[in-house]
Amino acid sequence: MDDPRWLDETEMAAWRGFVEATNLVARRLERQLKEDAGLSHTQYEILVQLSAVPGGSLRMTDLADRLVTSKSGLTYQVTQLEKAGLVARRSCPSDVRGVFAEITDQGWAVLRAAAPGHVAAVREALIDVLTPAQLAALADSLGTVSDRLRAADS
Amino acid sequence: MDDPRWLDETEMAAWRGFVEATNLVARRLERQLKEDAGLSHTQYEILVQLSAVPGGSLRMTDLADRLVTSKSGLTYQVTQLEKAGLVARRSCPSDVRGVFAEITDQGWAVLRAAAPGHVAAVREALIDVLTPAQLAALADSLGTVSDRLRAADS
DNA sequence: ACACCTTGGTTCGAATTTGAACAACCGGAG
DNA sequence: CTCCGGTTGTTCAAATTCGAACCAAGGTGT
Repeated sequence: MDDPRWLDETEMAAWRGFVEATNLVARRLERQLKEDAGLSHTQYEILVQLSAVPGGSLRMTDLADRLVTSKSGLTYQVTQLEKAGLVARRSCPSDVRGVFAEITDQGWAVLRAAAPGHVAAVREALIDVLTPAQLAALADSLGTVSDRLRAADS
Repeated sequence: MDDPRWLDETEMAAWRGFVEATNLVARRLERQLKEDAGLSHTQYEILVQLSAVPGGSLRMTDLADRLVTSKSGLTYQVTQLEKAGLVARRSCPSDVRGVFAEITDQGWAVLRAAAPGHVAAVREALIDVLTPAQLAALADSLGTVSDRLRAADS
C-alpha cells in the first residue's frame, strides 16, 4: 500500500458531497414515504419497478438486480408487500424454481396515491434545487458511474 | 394533490441515476471496507470524522449530525467501536450530560491502515470514472443539495 | 428558589438487511 | 442419458437501524 493517490480538493469535495447528499436525501425520502404512504423506500421502489414493466411482474432475481439489493432482502420485502396485498407471487411456467412478483390492483392504487407526494419530495430535495444544466450533468455523470459499477459486477 | 408536476426525461434520468449510483456505490464500499478492514462504512466514517478534528474528539450529538444518522444509531456504533478499542468515551467537563467520543491510538492505526484501500475503492467507483470537470460539477451540485437539506432540517 | 421547556444520550422494541447455508432445479458437455 | 457446475429463491442467525420513551441536567424567566 505504498503511497496511494489521495484525493485532491475537488475530488474530496465531490466525494464528501456524494456521501452527505446521499444520506440526507435517503433519510428525507424514507421519512416522507413512511409518513405519507406507510411504505419504506424499498417497498415503494418495488412497486415502481413492477409498475414500469409490461405485465407488472418480474422475476425475483431480476427485481433484486434492479433494486440493487440482496436476494434475501427482496424475499423479505416481497413477503411484506404480499401480506399487505400490494404484490402477489406467481410461479414461472418455464422454470419451476422461478417466482414472479406481480403488482396487484391494490398495489397500483397505493402507488398512484403515493406517487404525487413522493415526486414532490424528490423535487424539493434534489430536482428543483438544481438548474436544468446541472441536472443534465448529474444524470450523465451518475449514469456513467452506475454503468461502470454494473459492468464491474458482471 | 391535483395534477403534480411529474419529472421530465432529464429529471427522471437524474433521479434514477442518483438512486442507482447511490446504492451501487454504497454497496461496493461497504463490502470493500468490511473485507479489507473489518469496518462498516458507518464505523469508518466515525473514525474519519474524529480524526479530522483537532483533539480527535466530538460530542455525540455533533458527531451524529455530521454522520447524518440517528442518535441511537450512533450510540450503538460508538459502543461497538469502544469494545474494539478504536474509540473511547470521555465525559464533558462543562456539561455533565455531555459525552465525547475520542479516537484512540489504536483507532488511528486502524484508520491509517484502512484509508489507502478505501481511497482506491472510492476512486475506482466514482472519482476516476469522471472527468475533472464532471467532478467539479458534481461537487457543486451535491454541495448545494446538502446545504439546502441541512437548512430545511433546522 | 421555582416552574418549565429544551438538550444530550441511552435504552428499548420492532423492523430491516445481509451473507452464508440450503434444497431444488436447469442445461449443456461428454 | 447422466453428471455437474451454475441458478433460483428461501431460511436462518447476526448485525444494524430507527423512532419513541425516558431520565437527567441545562437554562430561562419570574
